[in-house]
Amino acid sequence: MDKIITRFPPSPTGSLHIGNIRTLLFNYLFTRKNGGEIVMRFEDTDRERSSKEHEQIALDALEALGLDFDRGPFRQSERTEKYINALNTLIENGNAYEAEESEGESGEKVIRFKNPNKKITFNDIIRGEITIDSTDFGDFVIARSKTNPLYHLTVVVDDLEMQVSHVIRGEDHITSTPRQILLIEALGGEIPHYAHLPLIIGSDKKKLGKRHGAVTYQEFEELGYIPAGIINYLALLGWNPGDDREFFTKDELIDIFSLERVNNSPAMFSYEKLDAINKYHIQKLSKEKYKEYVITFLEKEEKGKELMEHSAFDDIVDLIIRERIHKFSEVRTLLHEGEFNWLFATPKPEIDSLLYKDVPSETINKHLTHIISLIEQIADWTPDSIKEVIWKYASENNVGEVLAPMRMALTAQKRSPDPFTISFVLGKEETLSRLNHAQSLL
RNA sequence: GGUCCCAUCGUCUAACGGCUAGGACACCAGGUUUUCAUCCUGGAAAUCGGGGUUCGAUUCCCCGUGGGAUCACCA
Repeated sequence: MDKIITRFPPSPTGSLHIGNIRTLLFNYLFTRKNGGEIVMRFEDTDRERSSKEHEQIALDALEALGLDFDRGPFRQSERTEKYINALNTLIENGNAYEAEESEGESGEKVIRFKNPNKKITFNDIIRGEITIDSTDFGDFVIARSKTNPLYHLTVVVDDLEMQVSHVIRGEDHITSTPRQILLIEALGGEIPHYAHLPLIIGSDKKKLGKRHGAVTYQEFEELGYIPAGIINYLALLGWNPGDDREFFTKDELIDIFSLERVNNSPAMFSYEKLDAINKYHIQKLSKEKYKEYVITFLEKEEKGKELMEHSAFDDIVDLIIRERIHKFSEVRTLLHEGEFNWLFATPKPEIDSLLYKDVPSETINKHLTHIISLIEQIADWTPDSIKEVIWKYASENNVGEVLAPMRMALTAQKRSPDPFTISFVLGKEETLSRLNHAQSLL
């Protein structure tokens, strides 16, 4: 057992959960770091709840996240013969027997494993030695009938046949590990290495689930978190590099990951921290890629389309959106909260709002007049040159007294981006028109 | 309840048995170019309790307490 082989074994009974993804990620990092092989397999022995749709959703998520595997995907529902063979072997050797009548399959009998009732000890890579007395769970059921195997049997048969060397999974599997070890022993197989990861919990300290908000990959995707951000954040839940670094790409993680640095207490999921890490990664996106993401979140609504079609859209993205959001769904929030209202409609500022503190309106009027003449002279229409010219004038007088009325004249909004960016986006003509209008009110 | 796992700021976490227990997120205050945002600086904030072992415990051991997982013909 020198080659490292791990497995991705989701059961396609729902969308890929963030906890599953973290487990998959740790399997992935460990395997890629050590030059091993990853086997993908769907554990769909529960035919009632499994579906092909869920399989595809899981595969799509893995692909989006860049978590590739080397073999598979296999489907347990297509491997029944192997399980039946194992079942027969167990029965022949006296390790299993037919017991009471099956609930699910009338006329059939369930198969129980003959428990030797002994203490099982295994060495967990993360937690050390764990001992559990198998007497606790008696002769457990391993198949609904001679032809319908259950989870513990299928896992063991597959792991053995696929030569899985490391079973890396959630802490919730610790207590079922002894059953699987018993089955492996009865089948004459080699016991793999085990590593049980700490659980991801919600704010109520319970295993993360639907009641905690977004938990599936698709939900995170819809919120505008990107793969690089999700992977970076998830890697930090239960693992750390041993120093103060916090931002990593997937490749960097592969380089420094080790199961030895996985810790053993549960980690609470924090959307705030995810936001911070995601922000870092979306900032690193190229202009083009960033714009693509913004567009996918904008194009679903009327106002969003209008924004997209604006001639200065590229600059709006770079200058206004980029520094303000943590995840792309927030562009819609900006839109709904009126961040761009000044762009869609000519503002109608109240006279009072144009005034600044108790500065007399004559002074404000003088400033606006001067700003107008300065702007008329600007040949090179860029945010920087607008800023340079206006800022010079403002700082020679009173910064607030010049800039605040200018911003109100252009937007009539209490909150907005700075007046230089706004002027630039609006264009020289529109800027002058709005300034003239405001000036005429005073 | 039985069994098993776990225990450092609110949260994620660091600290060969040895500096004033470090960093990040969030929070608060101040500053930068008016508002929002960004950015910068600073601040508050933790070793669950009790016993041991030791010259010295966050760290090792025991007990307690607390939290969690699991006890299916689900996976």
